[in-house]
Amino acid sequence: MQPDSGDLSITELTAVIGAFTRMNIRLPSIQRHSFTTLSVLHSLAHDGPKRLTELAASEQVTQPAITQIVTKLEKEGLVERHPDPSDGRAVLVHITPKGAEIPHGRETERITILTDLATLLTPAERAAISAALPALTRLVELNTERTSNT
Amino acid sequence: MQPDSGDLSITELTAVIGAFTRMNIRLPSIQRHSFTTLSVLHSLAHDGPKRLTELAASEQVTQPAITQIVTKLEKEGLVERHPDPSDGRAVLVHITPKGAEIPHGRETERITILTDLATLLTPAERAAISAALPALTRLVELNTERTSNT
DNA sequence: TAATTTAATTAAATCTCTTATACACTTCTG
DNA sequence: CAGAAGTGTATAAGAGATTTAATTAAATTA
Repeated sequence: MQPDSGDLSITELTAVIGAFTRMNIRLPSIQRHSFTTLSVLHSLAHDGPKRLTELAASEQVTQPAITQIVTKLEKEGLVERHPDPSDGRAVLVHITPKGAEIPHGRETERITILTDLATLLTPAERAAISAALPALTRLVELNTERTSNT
Repeated sequence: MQPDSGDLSITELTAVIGAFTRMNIRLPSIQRHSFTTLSVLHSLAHDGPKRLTELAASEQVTQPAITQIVTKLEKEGLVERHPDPSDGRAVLVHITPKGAEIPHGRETERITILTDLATLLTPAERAAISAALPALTRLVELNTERTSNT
């Protein structure tokens, strides 16, 4: 009943990750954009310009959905379409400074909340989390590889 | 530029939690239900029966949205409406065994993925995550209190 | 008891995303 | 190098989820 890998309780880790998801997902910031739209802005800010098909793949929605999202974001001045010099059919979506403010602002918001919560932990608890961060980061990276290699 | 609480890098922790959210959010399981619907089932399975207004508050959607979700879930036999003995206006939403299978199945799916990923970590990395789990769990609990006390 | 508040529902409108289709450009093949 | 096939994007129509506004019923309060 306890699928464990060595001494690590995967069940417990799954529960924590699930709780983090529910904790993060409904942080609105006066939610003017859908989850997918916010994720597109995050991807562009994090990874740089991308084609529409790349965005569709990484966000796991259909290509027409990305076209619509980008059209809407373009009207709001948050992204720009540029021709891809290496392919006349393709479009490269660039985030604008105004667009980059949105994921940045959301991150700031989350940092504020977590900073407050962290003060309620004991020094030992903070140290334990700190010591686990590199491993957690690698877990996330491994998952990214898993997803893209499918 | 690095908001730290003691020796814990909140910036890094925020990034990890954000990555976990994006990693978790698109796990479909042949997505027959919306994110909110799945979250309602999770809440009912985890916390027990709830009123519609409670669900609306915890899921951060409007009351009519919950009414529709519960109506749909009721038709599928995943939840049941029962009168609240203490208030004739209210309805208590109970999850059925069939309904409880859904969040349970999703958890199993996530456990499988994480189990695979964990085998790719070094024993030291697994030990570090293991040592941090109680602290991470408490962080989640502190956040739950924060949310409900607003 | 009348007025007000609270819980849930219903209806209409909106937003987001999907499928199906079309079009333009690129690459492959003979 | 011409025609066929493939790839990248856009448009249109429609389904699903969620919102606002309005309605009903029960509880609380004055």
